[in-house]
Amino acid sequence: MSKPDKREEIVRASLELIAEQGFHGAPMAMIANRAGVGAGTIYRYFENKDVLITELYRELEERIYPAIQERYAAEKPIRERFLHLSTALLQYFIGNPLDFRFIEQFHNSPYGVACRRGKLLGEKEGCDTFRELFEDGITQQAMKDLPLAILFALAFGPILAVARDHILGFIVLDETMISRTMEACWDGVRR
Amino acid sequence: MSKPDKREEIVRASLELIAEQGFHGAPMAMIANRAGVGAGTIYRYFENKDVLITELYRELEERIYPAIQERYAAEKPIRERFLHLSTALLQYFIGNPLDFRFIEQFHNSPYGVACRRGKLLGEKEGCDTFRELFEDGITQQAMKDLPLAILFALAFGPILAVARDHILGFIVLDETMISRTMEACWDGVRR
DNA sequence: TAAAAAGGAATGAACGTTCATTCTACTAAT
DNA sequence: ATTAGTAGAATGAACGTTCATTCCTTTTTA
Repeated sequence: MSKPDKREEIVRASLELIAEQGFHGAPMAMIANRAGVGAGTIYRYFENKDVLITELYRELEERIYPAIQERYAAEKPIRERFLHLSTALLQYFIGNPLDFRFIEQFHNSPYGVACRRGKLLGEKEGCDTFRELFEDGITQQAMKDLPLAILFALAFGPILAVARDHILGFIVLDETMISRTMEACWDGVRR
Repeated sequence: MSKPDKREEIVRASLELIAEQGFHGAPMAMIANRAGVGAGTIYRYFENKDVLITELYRELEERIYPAIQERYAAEKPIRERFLHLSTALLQYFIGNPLDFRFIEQFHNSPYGVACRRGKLLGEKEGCDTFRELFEDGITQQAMKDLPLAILFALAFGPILAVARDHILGFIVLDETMISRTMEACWDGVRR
């Protein structure tokens, strides 16, 4: 097993365990065990558990942004751009349930608040595409003239909720149901 | 201090600590300390920590349901009923931030999944008012003909998100902003 | 004064982290 | 080509801490 392999195994094992069992159900010993490495080895790659978790979150973000921006056309009408981005995001979550579960856990933890703070008040690249879309939407009078945070809530709130329900098996979202749900989200934000 | 007082103090202290610091930041010793009782005393009222937490959640539910149903008129039009209920819910959360923070923590924990499962698939009274409203809304063709879980997501998703943003201080929701936000939610679910 | 309630030190399990040791792969010397 | 030496990666038992829970003593109540 080559050097970067171990790091990768540790990250993968952490994602699996935390997504499936929550932070409580993922002690370092268990992560080490599932990764097939010694407990001490983790500390050769990550200073401590916090750093491991924060790093994992960062890596997930970097997988998501390109995924939703694929085939995104910034010159199309607001409505199409919104439906493209939000549908792509929901589909990413459905296609990568471990990523979704981990991100949810992360957001609802002490780590998450600092992160939210940065996202809403600060610079933080990545969500920029959504922010630009909403700012354009307001300027072009295609969307309701509400504070950005509220538009985010109207769009992301339902997306996260249906993704959770689907992944936990409470509902089944097929292609057309996804599309109808995202149309409903658009009704929420559109003027 | 009379007998039921101690129990009440324990529940209050648990709510405060868990809402402010999360489950991690609320060890039994600290709860006992803030409640002004001995650590062992808690176990005279609650079998263990799980029972304490579950019981606390149950009590919060019982405070919320009456609060949102006050002055609710089941014979009014769907739109008015929806705006009444959702506005009342958001206002309850804003007025009782500790309750809100605790409920959020609870939902995003092992406890929460079982609870969700019961809410969506099962009988469980309490959310009945919302369920009836949505079923009426679909029948009367005032709301989109989507699965109940998705209508719930479209309505509650944004409510929870804006409540969180307000309580964490990212936005300020005054009377009119609340009203405009709930109108936007209605646009999401209405036909 | 007997019984119930309250208190808080004691207990043991679980956890994150450390560190002395072992293993591995590569280089230098013969 | 073989051996000896070395650096750093990997290991996992051991440590100290934290926490829920228990248990025995003290206080209050009836």
